[in-house]
Amino acid sequence: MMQINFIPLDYGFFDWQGKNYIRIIGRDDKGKRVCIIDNFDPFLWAIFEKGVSDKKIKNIQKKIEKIEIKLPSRTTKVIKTEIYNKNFLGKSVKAIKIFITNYKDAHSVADKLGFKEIKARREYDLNIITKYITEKKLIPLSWHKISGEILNNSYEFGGIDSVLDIDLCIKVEKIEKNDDKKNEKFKPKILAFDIETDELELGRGEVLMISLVSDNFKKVLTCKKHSKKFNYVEYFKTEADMLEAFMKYVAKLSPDVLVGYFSDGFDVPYLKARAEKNKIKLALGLDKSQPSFFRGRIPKAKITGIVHIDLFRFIETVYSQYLQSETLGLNDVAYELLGEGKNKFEFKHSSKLKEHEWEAFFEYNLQDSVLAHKLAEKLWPDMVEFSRIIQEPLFEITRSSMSQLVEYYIIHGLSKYNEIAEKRPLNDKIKNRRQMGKYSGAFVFQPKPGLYKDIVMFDFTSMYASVIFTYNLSLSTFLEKKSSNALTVNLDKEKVYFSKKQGFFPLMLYDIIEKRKKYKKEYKQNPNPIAKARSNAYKLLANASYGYQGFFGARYYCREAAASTAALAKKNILETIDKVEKQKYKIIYSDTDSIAFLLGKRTKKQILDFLKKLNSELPGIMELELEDFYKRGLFVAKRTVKQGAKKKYALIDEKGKLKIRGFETVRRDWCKLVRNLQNNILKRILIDGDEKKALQILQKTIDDLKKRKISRKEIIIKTQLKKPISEYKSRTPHVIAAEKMKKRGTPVDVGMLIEYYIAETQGAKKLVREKVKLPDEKGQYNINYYLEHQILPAVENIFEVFGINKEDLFNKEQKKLHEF
DNA sequence: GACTGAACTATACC
DNA sequence: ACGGGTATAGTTCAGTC
Repeated sequence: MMQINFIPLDYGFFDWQGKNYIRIIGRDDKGKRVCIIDNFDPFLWAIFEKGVSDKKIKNIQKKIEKIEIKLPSRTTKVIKTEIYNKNFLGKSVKAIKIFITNYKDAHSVADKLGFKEIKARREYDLNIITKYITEKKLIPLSWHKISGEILNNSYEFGGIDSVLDIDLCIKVEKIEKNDDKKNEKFKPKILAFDIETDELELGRGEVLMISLVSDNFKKVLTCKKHSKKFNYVEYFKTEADMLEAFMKYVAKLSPDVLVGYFSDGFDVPYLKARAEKNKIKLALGLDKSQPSFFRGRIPKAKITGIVHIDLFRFIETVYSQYLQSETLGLNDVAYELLGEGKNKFEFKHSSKLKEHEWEAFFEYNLQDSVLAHKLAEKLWPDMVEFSRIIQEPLFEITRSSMSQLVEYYIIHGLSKYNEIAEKRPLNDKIKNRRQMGKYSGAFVFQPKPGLYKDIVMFDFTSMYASVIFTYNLSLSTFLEKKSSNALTVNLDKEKVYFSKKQGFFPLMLYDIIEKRKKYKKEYKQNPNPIAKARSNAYKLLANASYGYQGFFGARYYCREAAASTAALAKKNILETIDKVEKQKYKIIYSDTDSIAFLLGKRTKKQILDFLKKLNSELPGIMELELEDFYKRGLFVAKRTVKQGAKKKYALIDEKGKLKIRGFETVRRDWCKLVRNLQNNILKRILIDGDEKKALQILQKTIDDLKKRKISRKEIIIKTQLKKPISEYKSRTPHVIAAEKMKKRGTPVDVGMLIEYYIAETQGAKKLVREKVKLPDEKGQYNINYYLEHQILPAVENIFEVFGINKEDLFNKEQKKLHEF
């Protein structure tokens, strides 16, 4: 027997003699790589109808215990069964826990439970690792004390310990939390990698080079050119040799995590395809296994024993909403998060590269890994906190959608409520749910165009989450019929009812909100990455929970709860607006959970007192907070009709910081020229309230445009291709540009940002698409188009606020313009 | 062929 | 298919005269 301190990183399972075992790889506190093997009897539940007699239950139990699934390769048997009083969707039920030898056949076992006394079968559709963690509480990335027997070249489990490249292998006897090490940081060995190829299609061309970056380690492996200039470049005669060296380095460096950027979608599958071509195995796993791929929108590439993280996927779901970069490509994201981008390099087919270009190529390849490595270190606290809070392995956390993250959080929290998990909806159910129309959502106040001074902004903290808890809105509290003491919610066309008996989902949200508050406060008192990551993780979970209940793919989908959440949030904000107005404040704007009004002659102290009073009158845990005071704010009219535009405004706070929403400035599908111009105009107007200076800026740009002084870069329009070209019903400019690209042989993929500009053309071309040219296509920009369709729409409504109309801006002589 | 409203499309806000 | 609804706005498309 032996005891170690252990931190779990990678979870997997295997079969041995027809039975499932769980294999977890992690580190001990001395940095040794450890594998622990745990016995686990997976199970599913059968829930009995109400009022089934004990005798009948015993009878069924006996029949269930005899169930066998016979397959050519294995026979799955019921190990044992146990009867429990459980909860299912908030109601107490009698249920039978059915332990089976092989979880792969859980579905088949469930199919054999067609007794009329059994009303539901559950938890056969969870993955075995999720189940294991909920049962044994071996929380990812948390320290545990593991006791057990050391396996040393034993034949147990088919000699797994000798196959794995590890320092120690333990057969688990006991798992305990290790609270002494609760706050001890774990520094992982991170290895970043990136490949370069001639072709983008998987496996079509050779891998030209592979870069590897870790702490104090930099390498570029290549099978193409010797480099005298860089000592980090290592040359191999063949692609196969290079791939072998890559595996050798990964094994030697022994990383806990291997990170790439879009490596699920490109690098790993490409490497595997090339290995196959070369008739070698891409043996990256600690057991020399090849990466395995799991189905999904983008396949998930798993490497045994090493956590492969595709940073792009984690950033896409968890970080993108906080980023303002135009794309989620490595360059843009790295610039924003690290202040450093990719190297510039002009791609050519490798056969056409000159000596010095190869050198630039090596550097380019290395830099990608450098960035991936830095990003991984920066995002590590976030990944860890998500993994700990949601209790799923890093591999899953970094690849899950928001709804999956919420769902995992729920599932791992169910044991506290003695709940059996609801099943995943089947295809026909999903279809039905998707066919349901939309329900009414948030309230948005129609602003009056104008430049306002001294603005107060209040907003509700985690509004929807606090509504869900306050009113107890969830699937398990939803009532089909009205009952005494139920809450009635008026929706668009119907009334729906919710029980007042506390539901587990709203309670979980209460916990999330409280923890979010706690860690936010902790971060304010002592700013550190961990508190920030924690607070952020809880904030995200709180925000996503409302969408989760309205999401057709959710286990705990409840349209009525989602619609009621929106309706009650709306009711509360309208009532609050009413109270603000009753105090003679002038409301200027409101969107979903925020209210903006004029300070007027009141003091800040009065505002804060008023806020306190409002809070004392709010129901449940709903809470209004001061978002900020703003010095000035600009609201404009819509282009079509003469009324204020919603979701479009610019504010400046007392420190001079701008908050611009909805304007073309923040839209990536407008050209840089217009975005910068509008931004400068807004800045001038907000900083000193002077529209005349702003007008001069505009005039200068118009002059430059007319004199053709504007660079090509400035007038490029970028629009995302959201589906395959053939699926477009409307042939819009960006579709035409995409077609042009395809014609010339540039790869065009769904999701790409298509770049083009509008050029002067011969003859009377009416449609915009007839003037589309690609960025490097010869031509002159179309002055009239950029004037009428880009600059004018972006500035017209701003100047209109000051009584300067379109004619004043464009049609009058320049002299007149200077008079303003 | 010019005009007009609807449809399609992309993107933002919260 | 992989959170929800609300909102603006440009361009094309299809119908009218």
